[in-house]
Amino acid sequence: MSGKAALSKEAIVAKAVELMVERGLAAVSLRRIATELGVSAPTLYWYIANKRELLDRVAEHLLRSGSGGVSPRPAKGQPWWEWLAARTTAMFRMMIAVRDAPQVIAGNRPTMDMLEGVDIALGELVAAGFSAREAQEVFFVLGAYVGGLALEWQSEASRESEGTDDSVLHGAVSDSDRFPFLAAAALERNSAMSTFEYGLDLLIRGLRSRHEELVNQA
Amino acid sequence: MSGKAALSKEAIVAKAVELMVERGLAAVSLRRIATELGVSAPTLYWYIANKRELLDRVAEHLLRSGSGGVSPRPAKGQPWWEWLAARTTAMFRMMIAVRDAPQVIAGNRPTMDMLEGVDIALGELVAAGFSAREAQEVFFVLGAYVGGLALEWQSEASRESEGTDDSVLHGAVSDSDRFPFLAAAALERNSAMSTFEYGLDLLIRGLRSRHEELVNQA
DNA sequence: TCCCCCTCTCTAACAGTGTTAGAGGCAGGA
DNA sequence: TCCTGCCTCTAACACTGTTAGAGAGGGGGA
Repeated sequence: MSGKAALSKEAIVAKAVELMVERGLAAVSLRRIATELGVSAPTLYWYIANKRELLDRVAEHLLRSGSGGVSPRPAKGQPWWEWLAARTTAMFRMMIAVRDAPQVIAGNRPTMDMLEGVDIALGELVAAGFSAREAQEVFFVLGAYVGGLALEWQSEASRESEGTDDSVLHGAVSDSDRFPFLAAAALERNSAMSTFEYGLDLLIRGLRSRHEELVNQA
Repeated sequence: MSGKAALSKEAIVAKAVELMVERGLAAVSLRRIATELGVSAPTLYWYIANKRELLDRVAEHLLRSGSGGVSPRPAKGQPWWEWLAARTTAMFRMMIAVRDAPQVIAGNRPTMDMLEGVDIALGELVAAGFSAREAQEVFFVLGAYVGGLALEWQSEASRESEGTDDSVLHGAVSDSDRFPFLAAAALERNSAMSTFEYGLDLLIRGLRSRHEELVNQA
């Protein structure tokens, strides 16, 4: 119970997340985690199998904290598509809030206790009229969209912060003879959030259109 | 003109791509590239600034080869959405064909001569009735979707090939009491391509719906 | 012819990475 | 007392990207 907290897998993951948020994924090294925890690097291997497992746990941690405030079911009277949009938006918010989150989370298989939430969500779409398989694909697609956009937006941001702003786009804008449409588009800079919402709107529209198709068939 | 090809930036990039395709991104190290080229590692620094620049060139190379067979404009009489879908599909095909391509390409700013193609494509959507800004966002969204799905699908594939098949899903399927909907969904395994096409269909539906909205407003 | 400069390649080294082998301290139970 | 586990350590391996600085070799000017 002194100042030195007992070492544990959770403590290690927590420190890794802390380092990632503050200094980026590149700063998350086993040696740094260890020294910050007042321990030598190989000691970590008593708790984790390897770095990959550590990063998996980190991803899990982020996902759990990201979907924290969102209710797994739609509110009373709330249409399924609004609930779905809210869920997806919450995920995206977390993704762009935590530095390098997309890279860590990409391709991370859900853990057993995460599946519970997934299953409930699937059930909602099934209740709305989708097949279980199609519902699963919907979540796959939404997840891919969120992850892809967050990844793209973030690596662009880190590139700017590193000062390596080649910024080919600036050149293109001034060259409005060669690239008239790019020049026109670049006049109005779009934020990550607005782009996200635009794409989400497209997906939801598509989903509702598909849903109507299903209902009419039945 | 002997067997030893003259060293050049292009040769280095080509070797990097070759290594990546055959052995994955992790195998692309400067030392390996150098020794395979019959040269010492620091020599590469005469041609490239650092590894990041090398990977940027690799990404450029992949993008160019990926959009190779696709015409930048729709065929005569081909509706814009079909042309857009074909373009996007070609991109996705390349992404899943080349190992680790998504990670390298993600967040890569387009080069000057790539912009030409982008500008033409934007022009097509503008001709269809979208504003330049909205057209730009459409390409952003499609790119994010393609990249995100490819990334997810690939890291899953590499996880399986490494034998680390924790496969939480298998456990969930058997546990059909706790996770009824997951169990139902997992009965029919969906391929990467079919999931991609499903999501693309959603996006195109959304886009056409949005397009009608625009036309009616005008 | 000599010399210098420029292009290119080298070796040696630095600081860092994930990871393993193996020794040892320190507790609790027999 | 001894033994057996849990936990932590140092040393080391095989890598990584990257920099400093030396030097070979050819072309052009004095």
